[in-house]
Amino acid sequence: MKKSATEILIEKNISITSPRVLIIEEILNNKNPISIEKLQKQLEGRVALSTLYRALNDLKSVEIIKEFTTTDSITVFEVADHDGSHHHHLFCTRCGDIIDINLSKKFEKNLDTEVVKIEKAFNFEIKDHTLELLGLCSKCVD
Amino acid sequence: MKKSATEILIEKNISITSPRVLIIEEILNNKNPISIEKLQKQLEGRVALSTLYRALNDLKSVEIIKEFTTTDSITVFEVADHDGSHHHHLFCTRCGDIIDINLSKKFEKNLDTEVVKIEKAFNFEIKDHTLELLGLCSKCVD
DNA sequence: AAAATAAATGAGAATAATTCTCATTTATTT
DNA sequence: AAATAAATGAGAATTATTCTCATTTATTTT
Repeated sequence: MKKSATEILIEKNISITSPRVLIIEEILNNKNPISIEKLQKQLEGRVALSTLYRALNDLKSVEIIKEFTTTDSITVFEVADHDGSHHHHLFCTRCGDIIDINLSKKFEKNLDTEVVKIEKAFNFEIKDHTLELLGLCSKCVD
Repeated sequence: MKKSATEILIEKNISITSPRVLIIEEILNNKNPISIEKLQKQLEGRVALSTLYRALNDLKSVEIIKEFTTTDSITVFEVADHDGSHHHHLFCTRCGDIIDINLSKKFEKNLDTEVVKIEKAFNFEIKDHTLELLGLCSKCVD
């Protein structure tokens, strides 16, 4: 069911190199988005830092991965969803934890309707959206 | 109706200095979120760069302003909404334009309901949320 | 399968963004 | 108005990211 790093690279038609495979695998291994710092440590000795940055940009530009910035200004990456699906994020503003979440079908439908309104009102062509929920996780709440 | 920079500083109980006033005014002058680069140019000669960064952090920590990062990794600031109100953003992924938007009351209500579900499911205490819509503005669409 | 070509890597230098230091200035308190 | 506390400015220091280029690895051609 789940695609290997190599398969993903073939699909996007970019050449299969060891750093790219390692990086994709490392990101896939993490359930949740991973920071550059963590990636760097995990790949220490196997991928040069310059290559890490370059490869992340390459993978981003063919949309294999997505980059975003957390509320505390940390850059993180995740493997992009394929087929129409997508998900959102829940952030703990104290410990920095990030959790992937899915919204109900019904709510996503509501959201789509709202988006159409906005498109008309602002004469925009909306391609995507992200919803981020910010708060405290169970560990940090008390 | 709208508060002055000085009033805002008094309200948050931090001292009133010329750089802080200038920075808040500059951010208020922009309808939409403003980048550090733009702020820097606009305040050239009036506020030192080190002061700009420091003051932005100060203002952020008392929640006078909010910081976020655009899809193309540019850090921008806006004055925080007061009273319960809040708004969201529409991004043009080609020209980088950012527009403030408000969602319908009805939709925000739906969202709140959805948020409660997520809180329960993940045992999180959710304090805030942001919805970002990404697409092409009328100028960039063709 | 080997040779030729094209693309990607690694190491470190270069640049950009942000924070830090500390003497001086400005704001607040007494 | 004097004393104290806080913030500023200038530039140095640090951190994050990109760039350069000789070498290695992958892909294409024969």
